[in-house]
Amino acid sequence: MTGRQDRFVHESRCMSNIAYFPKASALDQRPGKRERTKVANRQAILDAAREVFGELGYDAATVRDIIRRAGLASGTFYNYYKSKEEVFDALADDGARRFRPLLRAEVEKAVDFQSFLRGAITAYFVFVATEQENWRLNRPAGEQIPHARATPEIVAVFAEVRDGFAKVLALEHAPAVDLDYLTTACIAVAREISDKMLQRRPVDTAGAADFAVNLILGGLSALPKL
Amino acid sequence: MTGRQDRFVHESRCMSNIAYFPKASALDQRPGKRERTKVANRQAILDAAREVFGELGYDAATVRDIIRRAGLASGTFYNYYKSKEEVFDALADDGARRFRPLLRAEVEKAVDFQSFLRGAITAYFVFVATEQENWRLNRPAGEQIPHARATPEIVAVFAEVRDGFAKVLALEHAPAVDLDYLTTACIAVAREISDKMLQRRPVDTAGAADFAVNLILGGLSALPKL
DNA sequence: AAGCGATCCTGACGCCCCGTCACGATTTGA
DNA sequence: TCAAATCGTGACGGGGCGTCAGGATCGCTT
Repeated sequence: MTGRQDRFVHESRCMSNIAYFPKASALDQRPGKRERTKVANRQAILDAAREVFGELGYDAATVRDIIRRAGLASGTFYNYYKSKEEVFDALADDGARRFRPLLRAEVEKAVDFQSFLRGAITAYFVFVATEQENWRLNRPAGEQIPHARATPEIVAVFAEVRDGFAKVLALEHAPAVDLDYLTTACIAVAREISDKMLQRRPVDTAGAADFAVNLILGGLSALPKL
Repeated sequence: MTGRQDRFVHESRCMSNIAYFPKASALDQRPGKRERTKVANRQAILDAAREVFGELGYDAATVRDIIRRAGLASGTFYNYYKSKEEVFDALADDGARRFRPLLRAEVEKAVDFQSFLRGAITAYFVFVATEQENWRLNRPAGEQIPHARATPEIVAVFAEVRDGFAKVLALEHAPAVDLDYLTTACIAVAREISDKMLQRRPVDTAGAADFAVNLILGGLSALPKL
């Protein structure tokens, strides 16, 4: 069989726009079918990729595993992404996009370094723990998940953290420090500690956050005592 | 052409064992030719892999690129390693193996947390900078180099760091802290800061080490002022 | 409504890389 | 010197990759 069979997935978008276009039927299709299938397909591929990466592991997964799971033909994949790597990046980008508002909120309400750091780290740890739960990533023991590349949203998160630091340090009239190193170090600590945190049972976001925050704030001597 | 052509590489091992076996000729071949070609081939593949990874980048490199560069037939590769990934691991393992004595020296001469941390971090940063220089890894801008897996030597390094911390903390009668988190965080900081350090010109190992050490020792307030 | 151009989904195809294996050259030990 | 063990060799089958011509569907114009 060939040609288009309308096997695109779901139609999950909000119904709220019915209100804005009262003349349209209940199955209103505002942006035109073409546009909608495009969005749906792109999303279907992303969802399929999440599942496949979770089940097979990143390395073992093939483009065809993903596209088959999405219920599309192999050629269609390349209308949306150039490679498995690009899908992975899109997934990471998506995560960063969803995390960014939380981070931005922390930046905005930040009044000093300590509160900002604690807020941001806690937000991140909770976010990561939730993500992990939602689509349970059962990495097959020792599975190599590539380091997230510098996608636009990830770069934006990095910049947001940096800006947050700049803001609170200015508020406190703190002496200038190497902001780049500081941002790098804090993100490194957050990433690795959150990784370890997820491997422990039960997952203790508060404890991990305490550790990370205190280390960065006061160094070794400020660490939580056991 | 088929069969063995004795195209194995060099013959670099030390001449010192001539002394131990006076009856042998100058071109003494102690452990038997078979054993020697085996060692030479394994090393040739490793060296070729370093070059190829450096030139093509890890992702683009193929097993055949490596084995061709080593001057061997494709099938021979699989007598030594199972895959490109395994070669990479061997390379990482080799790095860890060469770094470990330096680290152990720091552990042994350590008398307090501060001196140990400073010694270990400095040793690591210098080591990394030297490696980078020697076989210049010109990662093609944004090239993804996979995170090193937990090879035996890498695990050993991790353990060594942990032991070092345990030792100096005990010497100082310091209150117990979460050693696992502490080790993880310190290694994370060292890794990421050293990465950033290598991207800056000129490469300033001392400055980077100062930053990392002070952050971990005293937190934000102890950071070097600019 | 009917036709037409644009869009894009489809699956087959050729390419390249992978890992294996039968073969034979070489080494080892007897 | 010879037989057995070792292991380098390159051809081969398998499979994933990315492309592309063909055709179905959409959206717009008349």
